Amino acid sequence: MEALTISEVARRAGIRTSTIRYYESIDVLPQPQRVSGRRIYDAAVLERLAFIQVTQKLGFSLNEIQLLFHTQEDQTPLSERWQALANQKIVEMEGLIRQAVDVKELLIEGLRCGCTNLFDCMDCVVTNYYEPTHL
Amino acid sequence: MEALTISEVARRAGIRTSTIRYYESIDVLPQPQRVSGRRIYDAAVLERLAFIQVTQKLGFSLNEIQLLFHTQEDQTPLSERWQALANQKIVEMEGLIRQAVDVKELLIEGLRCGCTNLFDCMDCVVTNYYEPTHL
DNA sequence: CTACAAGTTCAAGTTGACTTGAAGTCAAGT
DNA sequence: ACTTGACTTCAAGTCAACTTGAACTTGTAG
Repeated sequence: MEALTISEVARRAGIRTSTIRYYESIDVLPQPQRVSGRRIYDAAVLERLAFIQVTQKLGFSLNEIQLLFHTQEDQTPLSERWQALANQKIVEMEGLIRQAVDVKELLIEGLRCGCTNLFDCMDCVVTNYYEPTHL
Repeated sequence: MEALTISEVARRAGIRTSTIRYYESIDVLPQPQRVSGRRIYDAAVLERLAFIQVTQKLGFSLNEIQLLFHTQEDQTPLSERWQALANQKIVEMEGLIRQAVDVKELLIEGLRCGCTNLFDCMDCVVTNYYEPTHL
Protein backbone atom coordinates (compact mmCIF):
# COMPACT_ATOMS: atom_id res chain seq x y z
CA MET A 1 0.00 0.00 0.00
CA GLU A 2 1.14 3.52 -0.68
CA ALA A 3 1.96 5.71 2.29
CA LEU A 4 0.67 9.26 2.22
CA THR A 5 1.66 12.37 4.15
CA ILE A 6 -1.04 14.49 5.71
CA SER A 7 -0.67 17.12 3.02
CA GLU A 8 -0.99 14.51 0.28
CA VAL A 9 -4.19 13.23 1.85
CA ALA A 10 -5.46 16.79 2.19
CA ARG A 11 -4.67 17.58 -1.42
CA ARG A 12 -6.30 14.43 -2.74
CA ALA A 13 -9.40 14.80 -0.57
CA GLY A 14 -9.70 18.51 -1.27
CA ILE A 15 -9.57 19.53 2.39
CA ARG A 16 -7.06 21.19 4.72
CA THR A 17 -4.54 19.42 6.88
CA SER A 18 -6.08 21.13 9.89
CA THR A 19 -9.37 19.44 9.09
CA ILE A 20 -7.73 16.04 9.08
CA ARG A 21 -6.15 16.67 12.49
CA TYR A 22 -9.48 17.96 13.75
CA TYR A 23 -11.28 14.82 12.54
CA GLU A 24 -8.70 12.71 14.30
CA SER A 25 -9.13 14.72 17.50
CA ILE A 26 -12.88 14.09 17.53
CA ASP A 27 -12.43 10.45 16.61
CA VAL A 28 -13.98 10.56 13.17
CA LEU A 29 -10.67 9.45 11.68
CA PRO A 30 -8.53 6.80 13.37
CA GLN A 31 -5.08 7.61 14.68
CA PRO A 32 -2.67 6.87 11.85
CA GLN A 33 0.80 5.43 12.15
CA ARG A 34 3.58 7.87 12.95
CA VAL A 35 7.09 8.14 11.68
CA SER A 36 9.17 10.42 13.83
CA GLY A 37 6.03 12.10 15.05
CA ARG A 38 4.51 12.65 11.61
CA ARG A 39 1.28 11.04 10.53
CA ILE A 40 1.39 8.62 7.64
CA TYR A 41 -1.72 7.36 5.95
CA ASP A 42 -2.82 4.40 3.95
CA ALA A 43 -4.92 5.20 0.85
CA ALA A 44 -8.00 3.75 2.60
CA VAL A 45 -8.33 7.02 4.50
CA LEU A 46 -9.41 8.64 1.23
CA GLU A 47 -12.47 6.44 0.98
CA ARG A 48 -13.35 7.28 4.52
CA LEU A 49 -12.95 11.00 3.84
CA ALA A 50 -15.08 10.69 0.71
CA PHE A 51 -17.79 9.02 2.74
CA ILE A 52 -17.57 11.73 5.38
CA GLN A 53 -17.88 14.46 2.77
CA VAL A 54 -20.95 12.97 1.16
CA THR A 55 -22.76 12.17 4.39
CA GLN A 56 -21.98 15.62 5.73
CA LYS A 57 -23.47 17.26 2.67
CA LEU A 58 -26.54 15.21 3.31
CA GLY A 59 -26.99 16.63 6.76
CA PHE A 60 -25.23 14.13 9.00
CA SER A 61 -23.31 15.72 11.86
CA LEU A 62 -19.76 14.65 12.58
CA ASN A 63 -21.14 13.16 15.75
CA GLU A 64 -23.51 10.93 13.80
CA ILE A 65 -20.76 10.02 11.38
CA GLN A 66 -18.58 9.07 14.31
CA LEU A 67 -21.39 6.81 15.51
CA LEU A 68 -21.70 5.25 12.08
CA PHE A 69 -18.04 4.34 12.19
CA HIS A 70 -17.73 3.41 15.82
CA THR A 71 -21.04 2.14 17.12
CA GLN A 72 -20.37 2.78 20.79
CA GLU A 73 -19.59 0.11 23.34
CA ASP A 74 -22.67 0.41 25.52
CA GLN A 75 -24.97 -2.38 26.70
CA THR A 76 -26.68 -3.17 23.38
CA PRO A 77 -24.77 -5.44 21.01
CA LEU A 78 -22.74 -3.67 18.36
CA SER A 79 -24.60 -5.21 15.48
CA GLU A 80 -27.99 -4.13 16.80
CA ARG A 81 -26.97 -0.54 17.40
CA TRP A 82 -25.34 -0.27 14.01
CA GLN A 83 -28.27 -1.82 12.23
CA ALA A 84 -30.78 0.43 13.97
CA LEU A 85 -28.72 3.48 13.12
CA ALA A 86 -28.29 2.38 9.52
CA ASN A 87 -31.98 1.62 9.11
CA GLN A 88 -32.95 4.96 10.55
CA LYS A 89 -30.53 6.71 8.25
CA ILE A 90 -31.87 4.87 5.22
CA VAL A 91 -35.32 6.25 6.01
CA GLU A 92 -33.85 9.73 6.44
CA MET A 93 -32.05 9.37 3.11
CA GLU A 94 -35.30 8.46 1.40
CA GLY A 95 -36.98 11.52 2.84
CA LEU A 96 -34.08 13.67 1.79
CA ILE A 97 -34.14 12.30 -1.74
CA ARG A 98 -37.85 12.99 -2.00
CA GLN A 99 -37.32 16.54 -0.78
CA ALA A 100 -34.37 17.14 -3.07
CA VAL A 101 -36.48 16.03 -6.00
CA ASP A 102 -39.27 18.36 -4.86
CA VAL A 103 -36.96 21.33 -4.53
CA LYS A 104 -35.48 20.62 -7.93
CA GLU A 105 -38.96 20.47 -9.46
CA LEU A 106 -39.84 23.66 -7.66
CA LEU A 107 -36.82 25.43 -9.10
CA ILE A 108 -37.56 24.14 -12.58
CA GLU A 109 -41.15 25.29 -12.27
CA GLY A 110 -39.91 28.62 -10.94
CA LEU A 111 -37.86 29.07 -14.09
CA ARG A 112 -40.57 27.84 -16.42
CA CYS A 113 -43.27 30.22 -15.25
CA GLY A 114 -41.14 33.25 -16.09
CA CYS A 115 -41.13 35.07 -12.76
CA THR A 116 -38.06 37.13 -11.98
CA ASN A 117 -37.66 35.77 -8.48
CA LEU A 118 -39.02 33.11 -6.23
CA PHE A 119 -40.83 35.54 -4.04
CA ASP A 120 -42.95 36.68 -6.98
CA CYS A 121 -43.99 33.21 -8.02
CA MET A 122 -44.34 31.42 -4.68
CA ASP A 123 -48.09 31.45 -5.03
CA CYS A 124 -48.18 29.90 -8.47
CA VAL A 125 -45.69 27.17 -7.64
CA VAL A 126 -45.28 26.20 -4.01
CA THR A 127 -48.84 25.06 -3.52
CA ASN A 128 -48.26 22.31 -6.07
CA TYR A 129 -45.64 20.73 -3.85
CA TYR A 130 -46.74 21.08 -0.26
CA GLU A 131 -50.03 19.71 1.02
CA PRO A 132 -52.23 22.23 2.86
CA THR A 133 -52.31 19.76 5.78
CA HIS A 134 -48.60 20.08 6.24
CA LEU A 135 -48.98 23.83 6.37
CA MET B 1 -57.13 35.34 4.94
CA GLU B 2 -56.53 34.14 8.45
CA ALA B 3 -54.28 36.20 10.68
CA LEU B 4 -51.72 34.35 12.76
CA THR B 5 -49.74 35.35 15.82
CA ILE B 6 -46.04 34.64 15.94
CA SER B 7 -46.55 31.72 18.29
CA GLU B 8 -49.22 30.21 16.03
CA VAL B 9 -46.84 30.43 13.10
CA ALA B 10 -44.07 28.91 15.19
CA ARG B 11 -46.31 26.07 16.34
CA ARG B 12 -47.55 25.28 12.85
CA ALA B 13 -44.11 25.46 11.29
CA GLY B 14 -42.49 23.51 14.09
CA ILE B 15 -39.96 26.19 14.96
CA ARG B 16 -39.42 28.71 17.78
CA THR B 17 -40.65 32.26 17.80
CA SER B 18 -37.07 33.40 18.25
CA THR B 19 -36.22 31.78 14.93
CA ILE B 20 -38.96 33.70 13.18
CA ARG B 21 -37.70 37.00 14.60
CA TYR B 22 -34.18 36.01 13.63
CA TYR B 23 -35.25 35.25 10.05
CA GLU B 24 -36.94 38.60 9.86
CA SER B 25 -33.82 40.33 11.18
CA ILE B 26 -31.67 38.81 8.44
CA ASP B 27 -34.28 39.51 5.78
CA VAL B 28 -35.21 35.92 5.02
CA LEU B 29 -38.77 36.66 6.08
CA PRO B 30 -40.49 39.95 5.20
CA GLN B 31 -41.59 42.36 7.92
CA PRO B 32 -45.15 41.44 8.78
CA GLN B 33 -47.95 43.82 9.68
CA ARG B 34 -48.09 44.95 13.29
CA VAL B 35 -50.99 45.46 15.62
CA SER B 36 -49.98 47.41 18.69
CA GLY B 37 -46.40 46.35 18.16
CA ARG B 38 -47.15 42.66 17.74
CA ARG B 39 -46.47 40.82 14.51
CA ILE B 40 -49.41 39.33 12.66
CA TYR B 41 -48.96 36.93 9.79
CA ASP B 42 -50.85 35.78 6.77
CA ALA B 43 -50.87 31.99 6.20
CA ALA B 44 -48.57 32.46 3.18
CA VAL B 45 -45.64 32.74 5.59
CA LEU B 46 -46.05 29.02 6.30
CA GLU B 47 -45.28 28.11 2.71
CA ARG B 48 -42.25 30.28 2.84
CA LEU B 49 -41.08 28.68 6.07
CA ALA B 50 -41.67 25.22 4.60
CA PHE B 51 -39.54 26.14 1.63
CA ILE B 52 -36.82 27.48 3.92
CA GLN B 53 -36.80 24.29 5.95
CA VAL B 54 -36.47 22.03 2.95
CA THR B 55 -33.82 24.06 1.19
CA GLN B 56 -31.87 24.36 4.43
CA LYS B 57 -31.88 20.62 4.92
CA LEU B 58 -30.49 20.37 1.44
CA GLY B 59 -27.50 22.50 2.28
CA PHE B 60 -28.58 25.98 1.25
CA SER B 61 -27.40 28.69 3.64
CA LEU B 62 -29.83 31.32 4.87
CA ASN B 63 -27.80 33.73 2.83
CA GLU B 64 -28.48 31.78 -0.35
CA ILE B 65 -32.12 31.42 0.56
CA GLN B 66 -32.32 35.16 1.05
CA LEU B 67 -30.87 35.57 -2.46
CA LEU B 68 -33.44 33.15 -3.87
CA PHE B 69 -36.20 35.29 -2.42
CA HIS B 70 -34.76 38.70 -3.04
CA THR B 71 -32.44 38.60 -6.02
CA GLN B 72 -30.41 41.67 -5.19
CA GLU B 73 -30.73 44.97 -6.96
CA ASP B 74 -27.29 45.15 -8.55
CA GLN B 75 -26.47 45.88 -12.17
CA THR B 76 -27.65 42.62 -13.72
CA PRO B 77 -31.39 42.33 -14.42
CA LEU B 78 -33.42 40.55 -11.74
CA SER B 79 -34.58 37.80 -14.05
CA GLU B 80 -31.06 36.93 -15.16
CA ARG B 81 -29.66 36.74 -11.64
CA TRP B 82 -32.55 34.63 -10.44
CA GLN B 83 -32.40 32.29 -13.40
CA ALA B 84 -28.66 31.80 -13.07
CA LEU B 85 -29.02 31.04 -9.37
CA ALA B 86 -31.90 28.68 -9.98
CA ASN B 87 -30.07 26.85 -12.75
CA GLN B 88 -26.99 26.47 -10.62
CA LYS B 89 -29.07 25.14 -7.76
CA ILE B 90 -30.81 22.64 -10.02
CA VAL B 91 -27.43 21.21 -10.93
CA GLU B 92 -26.47 21.10 -7.25
CA MET B 93 -29.75 19.35 -6.44
CA GLU B 94 -29.05 16.71 -9.06
CA GLY B 95 -25.62 16.07 -7.59
CA LEU B 96 -27.10 15.88 -4.13
CA ILE B 97 -29.78 13.44 -5.23
CA ARG B 98 -27.17 11.22 -6.83
CA GLN B 99 -25.12 11.29 -3.66
CA ALA B 100 -28.10 10.63 -1.43
CA VAL B 101 -28.94 7.61 -3.52
CA ASP B 102 -25.34 6.42 -3.25
CA VAL B 103 -25.26 6.84 0.52
CA LYS B 104 -28.54 5.00 0.83
CA GLU B 105 -27.21 2.13 -1.28
CA LEU B 106 -24.07 2.13 0.82
CA LEU B 107 -26.07 1.83 4.02
CA ILE B 108 -28.23 -0.94 2.57
CA GLU B 109 -25.14 -2.79 1.46
CA GLY B 110 -23.60 -2.21 4.87
CA LEU B 111 -26.58 -3.92 6.47
CA ARG B 112 -26.72 -6.73 3.94
CA CYS B 113 -23.14 -7.87 4.39
CA GLY B 114 -23.65 -8.46 8.11
CA CYS B 115 -20.82 -6.39 9.58
CA THR B 116 -21.40 -4.87 13.00
CA ASN B 117 -20.28 -1.38 11.99
CA LEU B 118 -19.40 0.62 8.95
CA PHE B 119 -15.73 0.74 9.83
CA ASP B 120 -15.49 -3.04 9.65
CA CYS B 121 -17.11 -3.31 6.24
CA MET B 122 -15.84 -0.20 4.48
CA ASP B 123 -13.51 -2.32 2.38
CA CYS B 124 -16.18 -4.68 1.14
CA VAL B 125 -18.63 -1.94 0.31
CA VAL B 126 -17.20 1.48 -0.39
CA THR B 127 -15.12 0.39 -3.34
CA ASN B 128 -18.30 -0.51 -5.20
CA TYR B 129 -19.48 3.08 -5.03
CA TYR B 130 -16.43 5.27 -5.47
CA GLU B 131 -14.19 5.01 -8.52
CA PRO B 132 -10.47 4.77 -7.79
CA THR B 133 -10.04 7.80 -10.07
CA HIS B 134 -12.13 9.90 -7.74
CA LEU B 135 -9.86 8.89 -4.89
C1' DC C 1 -57.27 47.53 39.13
C1' DT C 2 -54.22 44.13 39.11
C1' DA C 3 -52.40 40.02 37.33
C1' DC C 4 -50.96 37.45 33.67
C1' DA C 5 -49.73 35.53 29.35
C1' DA C 6 -47.85 36.67 25.28
C1' DG C 7 -45.67 39.77 22.97
C1' DT C 8 -41.50 43.25 22.24
C1' DT C 9 -36.10 44.72 21.73
C1' DC C 10 -31.32 44.18 22.17
C1' DA C 11 -27.07 42.16 23.65
C1' DA C 12 -24.77 38.23 24.78
C1' DG C 13 -24.29 33.25 24.85
C1' DT C 14 -24.14 28.54 22.48
C1' DT C 15 -23.03 24.82 19.24
C1' DG C 16 -20.83 22.60 15.43
C1' DA C 17 -17.25 22.62 12.38
C1' DC C 18 -13.42 24.21 11.48
C1' DT C 19 -9.26 27.75 11.04
C1' DT C 20 -5.51 30.39 12.69
C1' DG C 21 -1.42 31.50 15.25
C1' DA C 22 2.42 30.81 18.10
C1' DA C 23 6.06 28.05 19.30
C1' DG C 24 8.51 24.11 18.65
C1' DT C 25 10.50 19.48 16.07
C1' DC C 26 12.70 17.05 12.49
C1' DA C 27 15.16 15.28 8.20
C1' DA C 28 17.12 16.69 3.90
C1' DG C 29 19.90 19.82 1.17
C1' DT C 30 23.75 23.23 0.66
C1' DA D 1 26.25 23.71 10.85
C1' DC D 2 22.42 25.92 9.26
C1' DT D 3 18.48 26.91 6.75
C1' DT D 4 14.22 25.36 4.82
C1' DG D 5 9.83 23.31 4.59
C1' DA D 6 6.74 20.29 6.17
C1' DC D 7 5.34 18.71 10.01
C1' DT D 8 3.85 18.84 15.36
C1' DT D 9 0.71 20.57 19.59
C1' DC D 10 -2.43 23.42 21.89
C1' DA D 11 -5.24 27.37 22.77
C1' DA D 12 -7.92 30.70 20.90
C1' DG D 13 -10.57 32.65 17.13
C1' DT D 14 -14.34 32.51 13.52
C1' DC D 15 -18.77 31.87 11.25
C1' DA D 16 -23.53 30.48 10.69
C1' DA D 17 -27.63 29.74 12.82
C1' DC D 18 -29.88 30.12 16.44
C1' DT D 19 -31.09 30.56 21.69
C1' DT D 20 -31.30 32.79 26.03
C1' DG D 21 -31.94 36.44 29.30
C1' DA D 22 -33.17 40.81 31.02
C1' DA D 23 -36.08 44.52 30.94
C1' DC D 24 -40.17 46.30 29.17
C1' DT D 25 -45.21 46.79 26.88
C1' DT D 26 -49.91 45.45 26.00
C1' DG D 27 -54.69 43.45 25.65
C1' DT D 28 -57.73 40.36 28.15
C1' DA D 29 -59.62 37.93 32.31
C1' DG D 30 -60.86 37.96 37.15
